[in-house]
Amino acid sequence: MQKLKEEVGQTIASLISLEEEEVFLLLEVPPDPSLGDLAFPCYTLARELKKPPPAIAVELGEKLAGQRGNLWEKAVPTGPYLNFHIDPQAYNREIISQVWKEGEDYGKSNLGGGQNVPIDYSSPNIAKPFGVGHIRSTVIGHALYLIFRALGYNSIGINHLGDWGTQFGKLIVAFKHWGEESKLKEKPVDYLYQLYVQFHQEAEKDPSLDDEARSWFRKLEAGEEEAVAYWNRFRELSLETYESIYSMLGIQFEYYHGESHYNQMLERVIDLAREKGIARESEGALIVDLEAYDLPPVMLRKQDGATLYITRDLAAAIYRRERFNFAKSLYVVGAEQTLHFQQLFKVLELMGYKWANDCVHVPFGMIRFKEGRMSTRAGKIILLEEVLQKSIEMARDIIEEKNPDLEDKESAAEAVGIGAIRFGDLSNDRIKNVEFDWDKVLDFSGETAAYIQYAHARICSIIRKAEPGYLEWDEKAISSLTREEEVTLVKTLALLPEKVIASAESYKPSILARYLVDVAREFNRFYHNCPVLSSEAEIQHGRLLLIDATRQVIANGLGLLGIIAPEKM
RNA sequence: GCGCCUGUAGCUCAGAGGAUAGAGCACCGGAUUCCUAAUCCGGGUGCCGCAGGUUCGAUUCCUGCCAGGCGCACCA
Repeated sequence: MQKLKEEVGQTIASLISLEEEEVFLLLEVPPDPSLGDLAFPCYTLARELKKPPPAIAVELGEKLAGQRGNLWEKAVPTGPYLNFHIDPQAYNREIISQVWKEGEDYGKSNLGGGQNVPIDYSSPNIAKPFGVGHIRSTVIGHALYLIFRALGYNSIGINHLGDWGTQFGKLIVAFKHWGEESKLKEKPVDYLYQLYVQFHQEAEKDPSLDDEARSWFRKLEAGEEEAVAYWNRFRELSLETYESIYSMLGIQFEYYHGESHYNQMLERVIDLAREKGIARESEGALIVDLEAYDLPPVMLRKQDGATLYITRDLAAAIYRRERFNFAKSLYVVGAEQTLHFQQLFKVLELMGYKWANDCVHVPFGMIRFKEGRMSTRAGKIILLEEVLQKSIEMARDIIEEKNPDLEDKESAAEAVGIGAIRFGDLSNDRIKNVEFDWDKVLDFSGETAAYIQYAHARICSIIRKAEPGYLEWDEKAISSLTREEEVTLVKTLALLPEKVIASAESYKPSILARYLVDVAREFNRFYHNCPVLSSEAEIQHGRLLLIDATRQVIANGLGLLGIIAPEKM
């Protein structure tokens, strides 16, 4: 599509007063394919030429009458537009050969030139269970990680564990009051979570528990042995549990740098804020006043001397810059923290860091129950593990029903079950809230991962049955692809590279996810109307090359979303 | 009270200023001597939350209002 645009842009620019660049930006895809494949709207020229747009379109059309380009065969004026129609033969050859040559690299590029892009994602809070709420950061962040990597950036996955803060004081208090060793050993995260919930229940009745918790956190910050020992133990036990979930999801991080990792740097941050004259004492606490920027003040240190979340985030931001010299620094964190990040970036700017502009909060909506929000404290939460298990189970049942002879049902069930959960979180605009509903989570029909995976599996099935050697390049075979379904499929395949770029630029994997549904849909239309194996040799060969390119696009695209494309299901 | 986000078909959502606003689900009907029917084909629905404004042109941008969600110094 890029090549076609460039070619058409050049052609038009040579006829009128606009620069190639300007024309390029005006070009658009007509709403109905029968109108053409690329349109040049003539509105902008109307004023300058003092002629109605349709007249301009006709004029341009006359100048191009009988002409053709490498990829287009005619230019037809329609109303205020000049519509270019591709030359299907040339276009098929161009696109299919590109996919065929680039293979796994189709869709990739080197826009990033190897620059570092640290991505802060997943970042669960230690000692709290991994709920479905956390899956959003994990899945969206990981997709962005893969997408940026594909564009030549050096993505750096950072799991900014919530392993510091007052909640540890609470846990220590709860464990000292009500904890049992044996239960902790058995199911550490579940049990710590129980204690956490219990703490909040008890603290309702007895507010002195909160003071006790704050005091323990202070001891922790002061490095007192007993507090540190508890902390360390809770942290290690929780990490083990998280890692099992990550391995289930196929996710790794370059660094597990939790909040505690920045403890040594906090004094430096505070000193710097003072030196810059932006921090001041207020009611015994140290704050940065942001009133001039219409933002609430930021607290760097509490009355009791303990630091806060944002102090550690400042340190982390500076650390990332100094260590990675990033082109961009991404934070895949819920939209409820938007204000926090506005404050964070503003303080960095006031500290004199120009790179504050390269820090990006990538927000997403929350997962809620119909009745209201999920709450870790109140124990109203659904565990990610449970969701994954149920989803895999559902996939297993469907496989048993649809394809009982499949050899490796388990790996297919995992690919489909986990893919469904991931895709569910990736396919809609991330900013929207999601209502948690088991029926929807476990529904594999319609625009879902299974739909795309099924198309992939069908292609693989056909290819397995084809004679060997039929995937050799053959221009004549490609020339036989003239049916509407074939041409439309090729046009869809051509879009992968720009969809990957659009996903990265907007930090929205949903663009890529939606596109893959389109690819699968176009393939299914083709599949039902164009037999492959039973066609005569040349057409068969051409169609095999076409579906293999389709297979490649689906595999590459799902790969960038962290979803497995099974060969059989 | 102030700020941010969201508002499109019965439901869930696509649509990043342009041609008659599109999918999935749900509902009804059809397709399997043929490469996996987890598929495909057909059937209809919209004051694009409301009111102004900018523009040749607004679902898209701006302002106000309404509704829902989320935030707003000693949590993260």
